[in-house]
Amino acid sequence: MGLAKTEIFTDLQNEIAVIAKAFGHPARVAILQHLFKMDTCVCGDLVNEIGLAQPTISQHLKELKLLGLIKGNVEGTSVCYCIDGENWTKMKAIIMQFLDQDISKTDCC
Amino acid sequence: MGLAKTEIFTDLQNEIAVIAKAFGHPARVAILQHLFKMDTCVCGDLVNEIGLAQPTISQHLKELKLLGLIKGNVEGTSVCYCIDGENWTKMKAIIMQFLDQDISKTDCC
DNA sequence: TTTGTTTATTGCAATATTACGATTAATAAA
DNA sequence: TTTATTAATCGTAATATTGCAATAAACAAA
Repeated sequence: MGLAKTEIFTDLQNEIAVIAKAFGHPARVAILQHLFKMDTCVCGDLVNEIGLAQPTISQHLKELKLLGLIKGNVEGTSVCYCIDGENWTKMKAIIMQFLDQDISKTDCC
Repeated sequence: MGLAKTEIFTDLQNEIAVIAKAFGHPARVAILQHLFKMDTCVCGDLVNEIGLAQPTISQHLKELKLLGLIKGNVEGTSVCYCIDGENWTKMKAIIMQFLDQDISKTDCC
């Protein structure tokens, strides 16, 4: 039905999924990479860097902000975005822990 | 339009997004966790463990298999799934590298 | 105030995803 | 062969996502 049955999963499972979903679109990956690469905070030139229309970028930024991965700061008419270091570290840890499970056992298939 | 403009992004950006998308649903997270937890390969009891219908689980398994994260082995009437260790390690590395960018700079927002 | 610049929001179309009932396919067992 | 068991596939409904044109909102500068 296009709607995930979140209630049958653990909080952690849902949390991992929500975070992963944020990384699940190349535009958002590109935005995050760009915010990392730049020393200074980039603002709306993301629209120029990435080849998507301004409303589309704005929408992706909104999602990332809502999740807490980035922060936005109004500076005059433009908005300066950057990684939210604290939250990034937290979410990184959650994903890393999930990815870092042991596969010591020899493949059984 | 519901369709990502993959052609304007780098291969790596698209790759990260595709892998992350696989983790972007709690059912697939649960399946992977279960396959890791079990010493032996679990098969269709994933349907019982997770509270989703058999066709739904089968569909999620298909996605994970298509991406290469898991392997399936027919054993009589049932199918035995397990993590594809080699691919898992590869994809883990890709995601880890993406997550592990430095946020040494003080927040600018 | 008017004008320009930048970003957010709205509304909508196209496509994707999720979920499952019904069915099929494949194999094992009787 | 018939029957049971298990998993895949098909078809479909409901919802989500992506993208953008048009517009609005917010602010700076003239």
